[in-house]
Parts: sequence; structure tokens; C-alpha cells
Amino acid sequence: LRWLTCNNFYASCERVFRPDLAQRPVVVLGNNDGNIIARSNEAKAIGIPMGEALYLVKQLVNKHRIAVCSANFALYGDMSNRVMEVLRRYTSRLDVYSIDEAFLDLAHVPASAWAAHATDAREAVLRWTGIPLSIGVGTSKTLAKLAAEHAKEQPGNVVALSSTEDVRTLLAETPIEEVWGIGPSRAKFLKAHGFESAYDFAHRADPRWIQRHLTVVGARIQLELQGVTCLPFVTEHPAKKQVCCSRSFGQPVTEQSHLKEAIALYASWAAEKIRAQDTIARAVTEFLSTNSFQKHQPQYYKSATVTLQAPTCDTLELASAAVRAFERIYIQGYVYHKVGVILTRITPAEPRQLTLLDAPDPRRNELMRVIDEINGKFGRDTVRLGSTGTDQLWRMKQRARSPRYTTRWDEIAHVG
DNA sequence: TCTGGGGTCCTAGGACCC
DNA sequence: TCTGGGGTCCTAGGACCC
Repeated sequence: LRWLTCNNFYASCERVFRPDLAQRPVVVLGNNDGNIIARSNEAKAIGIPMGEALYLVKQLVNKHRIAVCSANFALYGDMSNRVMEVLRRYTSRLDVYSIDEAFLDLAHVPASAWAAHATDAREAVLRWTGIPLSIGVGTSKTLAKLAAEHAKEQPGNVVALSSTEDVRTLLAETPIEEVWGIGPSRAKFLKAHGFESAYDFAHRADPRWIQRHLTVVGARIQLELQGVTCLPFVTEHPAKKQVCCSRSFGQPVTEQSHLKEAIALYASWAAEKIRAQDTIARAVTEFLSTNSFQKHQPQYYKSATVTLQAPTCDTLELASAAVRAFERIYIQGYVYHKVGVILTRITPAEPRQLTLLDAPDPRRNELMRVIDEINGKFGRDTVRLGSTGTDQLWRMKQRARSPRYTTRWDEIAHVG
């Protein structure tokens, strides 16, 4: 098994089309340009913390001439697809874990050739996409991932755990909280019982005791660290069981009509997502909240769920259900910061459970198909519900988004 | 002035079925 | 004296991931 991680993926994507950024530290901001969600190595070295609010590090940004980019997920998603396509040449089975990580099945490669094979793949991806990778090789997903993390600091960015001695050394120098699946809560618990390193956990902890206190999840992590595969290799990802669309507003919102516009828009996006995976949803949850960072202001968070008579992927039905849920929980007088729509109880579009009394209108399916086709061709929201508003003053801010170089003809890179 | 947006899995408990 | 032994579906909350 081999684990791959793209290095500082979002920052690397920005650099592919902006060679002038190669010599400068780069940070990428989350939606609304609020906080930092990706940093180049140089930005990390300067001491910009992950997740930090931009305004709190403004002085460092100015002092070191750090390039600041708004998030451009259309670009990152497309670059990710390109990286994965190159990787498919180096394995018969690819498990795409996230936008910037994947597992390759290396069953056909002997341990002695792991490092050379990984270096070949790394060079091909760099040459053909411009994206640098770190690669770790191990006999379980958890070990491969640990090796890849370690590879970020090694020259060549490749680490192969080819012998039990390699594994033992790496585990011994890895603090328990750096193991995949051990978060703050489990790390605290394990340390309180004297297990400080990944090695302690893998070889000194009693499996029955782990099962009792950390459930089967903890038991699997321990076996994985011992080199025993417990996590499945996933080449076909099943449809999402839950789909969420939410954004914080570009400015504080008090008008009920503006909240409804945002809810209708997010419900429309969520509906598009479930149609894209050929599914329908039966339950619609709507939530709204004030800004929890504004501690002096009155706070309110609430969610409500509407269950539909029959599951659907129809934008009009889902948007209307979301607004109904909203009307049950909305209270006038608060300054709102965010709303979101979550679709659950998702099932395949066929076979479909109908209601006893209403026959579905086939024209609605056709309408959705046409809307998706138009928006796919001419860009998101080219056709949308009137209830999503006209001026949309509440929309998020993105002051410095790079062009969508690879997915929009009118934003393609110019040379010369 | 200013603080992201998505997901998954596991367990326990309730309601219900034969 | 004694009162079964399996299941499913759903939800909420916790923990974790990128």
C-alpha cells in the first residue's frame, strides 16, 4: 500500500499558474476570506498558524510580503482530478481519499523497489501537473499515511517502510496524537494511562482494554499500526448519505427575506449535489446561527427538520421544505451570521417510493435535467430560483480569488 | 471590520417487528 | 418455580477526518 499526500495542495495549485509566487510565501483563505486554510512551507516557517484568522496575522503578512489568495475550489478540484489521473498510470487500483490524498495498491511491486517506484510517480505528477507530492509506503493505510507525513520533512519527499526495523523506529519517535484516528480526546486518554508514543500504543497496550475504552475504532488503529490491514481499500466511493450546503454571510443579516434567499440558494445547490449522484432525499434540515465570536451580542443557534411525504431531488420541493423548516425556528431580532441546509435519508433515485395519492409530474424531472445541463455548460446559477434573490447582498466575500484557469474558457491563462 | 465548509463511523437507546 | 430470542430502523451525540 502506498499513501500519497499533495504538499500544501491549495497553495501549490495557486503557484502552478502564478510562477511569480514560487519565491514568495503563500496562504489561502477559507470562504469569506476569514481564516487561513492552507500555507506554503515558507508561510509555515514564518509562523502563520493553521486556521488562524487573517486579521490576527496581518502584520506578519505585510512584513513578509505573503501572497494572500481567496479559496478557488473550482481550480483545486480540477487540479486534483488531473493528479489522480496521472497516478492511475502507476497502479491498477487507486483509492482517492480526499481532494489531496490517495492510496495506491502496490501489491505487484517488491519492497526493494518501493522507493524507486514512488519517486518515479512523484516526478511524473510534478512534471505533468506542477503539483509536488509526499509519498509514504507501508503495509497498512495507517502506516503508509504516517510514512507520508514523515516524508514531508525528508529530502526527496519519499519514505518507504520496507523493514520491521523501519516501522519500529518511526513508531517510537511518533507521539500518539500524530496517529491517524487519534484525536485530542483519545490522545488525552491514552497519555493518562502511560501510552505516549505510537509504539507504546501499538505494542504495549492490551487489545481487550483498548476495545473496551476506545471501541472497535481504537482496536483497528492498533492493528493497523502493527501492519495488519483493517481499513478497506475503496476504489468506488458510494453515494453520500448526507449532503450539506452552508456559508457564513459576507455581512451581518437581520432581514428575514435575505435569510430565505440564502436558504433557497443552498437548498438548490444541495439538490444539484444529490442529483449528480443519482439519489433522492427524504429529510431536509435547516439551521441558522448568530456569530459566536461576537460574544457581546445575543446568541442563537437552532435547527429544524422537515420530513417529506416522498423522497425527492426536485429543487423546488427541497427549497420549499427548507424554508418551511426555517419558519419554525426563525426568531426576529437577532443578527444572523450563517444558515445551512442538510439533506439526509438519502436513497438511490430508483426504485422510488411514491405516495399513495399523488402521481409525480414527469415534467419536473425533465425540468431538473435541463437546469443541470444549462448550469453545467454555462456555469453555476445561470438558471436559478427567483426566490434566491436578485442583489444577494448577503453573499460571501472573496476579494482575491484567482481565475478558474482550467474550468472556465473566459478565465483561461494568457501567455505573452 | 474581520474567525470555513464539508463529511464518516460508532454507540446507545427507543420503537417496532416476528 | 418458571416469563425468549432474535432482528430492523431511526435518532442523537461523540469523536474524528480533510
